[in-house]
Amino acid sequence: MLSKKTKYAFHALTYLAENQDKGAVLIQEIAASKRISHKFLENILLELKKAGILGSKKGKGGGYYLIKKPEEITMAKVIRLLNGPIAWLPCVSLNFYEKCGDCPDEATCNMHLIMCQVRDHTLSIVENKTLADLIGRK
Amino acid sequence: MLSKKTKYAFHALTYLAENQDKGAVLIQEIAASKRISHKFLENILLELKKAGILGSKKGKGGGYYLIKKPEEITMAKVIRLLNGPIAWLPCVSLNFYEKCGDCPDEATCNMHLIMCQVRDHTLSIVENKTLADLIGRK
DNA sequence: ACAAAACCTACCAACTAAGTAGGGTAATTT
DNA sequence: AAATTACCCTACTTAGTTGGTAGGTTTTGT
Repeated sequence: MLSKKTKYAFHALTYLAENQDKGAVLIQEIAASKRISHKFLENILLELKKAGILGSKKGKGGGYYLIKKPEEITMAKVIRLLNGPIAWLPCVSLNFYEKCGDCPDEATCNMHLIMCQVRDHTLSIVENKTLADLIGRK
Repeated sequence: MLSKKTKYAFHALTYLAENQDKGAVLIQEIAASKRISHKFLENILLELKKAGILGSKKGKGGGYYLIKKPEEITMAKVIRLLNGPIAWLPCVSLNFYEKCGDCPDEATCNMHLIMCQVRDHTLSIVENKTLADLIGRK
């Protein structure tokens, strides 16, 4: 299941996408609009900034804003950043790969093969859906 | 990600499927073979029993055994039982549904629609893959 | 009766989630 | 210079989950 952090990130991103014309938007404005704890949202926005999705500006008139087009921000990227691996097993993860101690050989492990299928099916969606699809005007 | 509990369940089930001719198998035998803590495995097998997947017999010569054919035990069933919801959001879950407070209308929520797609793609695999596929002789 | 085995209850340590609270620093505008 | 705002940090809470461990009870075959 997606964590609240991840959900909040999507909420914040959609808000920013829908208000791109405004320029920088205050943390407080997003928090109030989406009813998210200000301090918690602060961390989330910071993570999104460090990941190169958001930009920020300090001082009066400051705030956060998208530095990418909504069509360029995939759901996969946001989920990996805030939620962690998309795959169901570490030995099947593309971005968080870890050798699995359970089977001696990944190439012949049925579980591994099936989990790869699940991963690929999931990725085929979330790698191709973007913020633009979430705000519904692509 | 799948929990260890879930992985252990699959390990135990494949062991039981591969040794169906033996009749009842001791917890200890499975635990030793798959290198799982005896007591932890005990809980898992009990859950599988309560779910109607395994049967058990007490006393000497007792142990656990499959009461369904491997082809009848879907991965989805095992995952839901030990791991929880397969869907990424409660409002998209078939077996653990909960109304989501985030959007006013599920029918028009883009997030909801996309997460439904992810769920359906995932289910199309794990509802159709069974224990028989895991032991690799279907 | 005895031993073997599942069954059941309880507990525990470590970790994570989802915050809350508070403060201080740095950059920017007015 | 003052106000505003993001940035960064520590610490705490509350609740739940994970991955166990310990020990006693019940059933059953011999």
